[in-house]
Amino acid sequence: MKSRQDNKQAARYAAMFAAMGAEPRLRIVRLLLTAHPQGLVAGDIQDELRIPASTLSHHLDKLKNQELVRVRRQGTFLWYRANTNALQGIINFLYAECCTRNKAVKPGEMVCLLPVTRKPNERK
Amino acid sequence: MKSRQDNKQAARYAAMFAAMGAEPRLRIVRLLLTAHPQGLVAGDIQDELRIPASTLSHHLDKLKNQELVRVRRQGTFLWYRANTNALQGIINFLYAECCTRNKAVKPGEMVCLLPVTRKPNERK
DNA sequence: TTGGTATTTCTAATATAATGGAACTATGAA
DNA sequence: TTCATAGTTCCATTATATTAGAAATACCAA
Repeated sequence: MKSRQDNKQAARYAAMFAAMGAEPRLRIVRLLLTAHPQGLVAGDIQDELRIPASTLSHHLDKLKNQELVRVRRQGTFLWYRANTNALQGIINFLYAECCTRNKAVKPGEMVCLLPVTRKPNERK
Repeated sequence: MKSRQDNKQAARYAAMFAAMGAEPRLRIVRLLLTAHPQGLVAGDIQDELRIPASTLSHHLDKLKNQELVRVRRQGTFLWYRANTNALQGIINFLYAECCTRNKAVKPGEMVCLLPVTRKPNERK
């Protein structure tokens, strides 16, 4: 029994995977994670990854559209930062698909710690 | 200090994300997970997802290239199954990127069990 | 063999993505 | 204002992905 929900969810996560599915963008996300939580100014990303400004801007836009990064202006600078909640969401999705939906895979054969970021004032 | 290793890894995972980053393919993976570990015959996937045979075949090929699915022939049927180890690899990659590389997100706030499947007779 | 079913490959059309120079906008400082 | 800097948007080009009908292949049964 496949719900319409599932299909919407598939579309949503497919779009997120697609956003991560390009080398320059995955590099951007990684770079932002190394600078987390402060993030980086667009120009710094450009210098680090050697991408022309307009190309970089397009990539950042795609990541932004999928909410994988967030941006905040400070004066003439735009600070980009990874949205770790979105990344956590992807992990949760994969975990759920692999291990909940499917009855054949029994939990407990391997254990690893999966931290979730939760800001102090965030409510479930 | 960014190593050549990191770049190769980025390329590898970007390709895997790209493979998951198309709605029909993500649906295929999900469907295969619901039928895990037996998997499904190509024709059954076709019937379930209403995709023309040749289109489906291309999608399966892409998933296969990234080792997200495995295939095994039985007579005239081809049985496709999800490669849960590869999916586990993606989870591990994201986990490492989010929580190891980056010093800001501290592990331990949430724990969940993450099983790995390996069938007794499965060939590498 | 012949025939039938399952699936892939061939081929080609169409659609979407990636790239980057040039022009534009936003901001702050002099 | 005017200028300089940061970054985006506009535009066009090229590259890659998606789609699917038709032809080919693989396998098995009769």
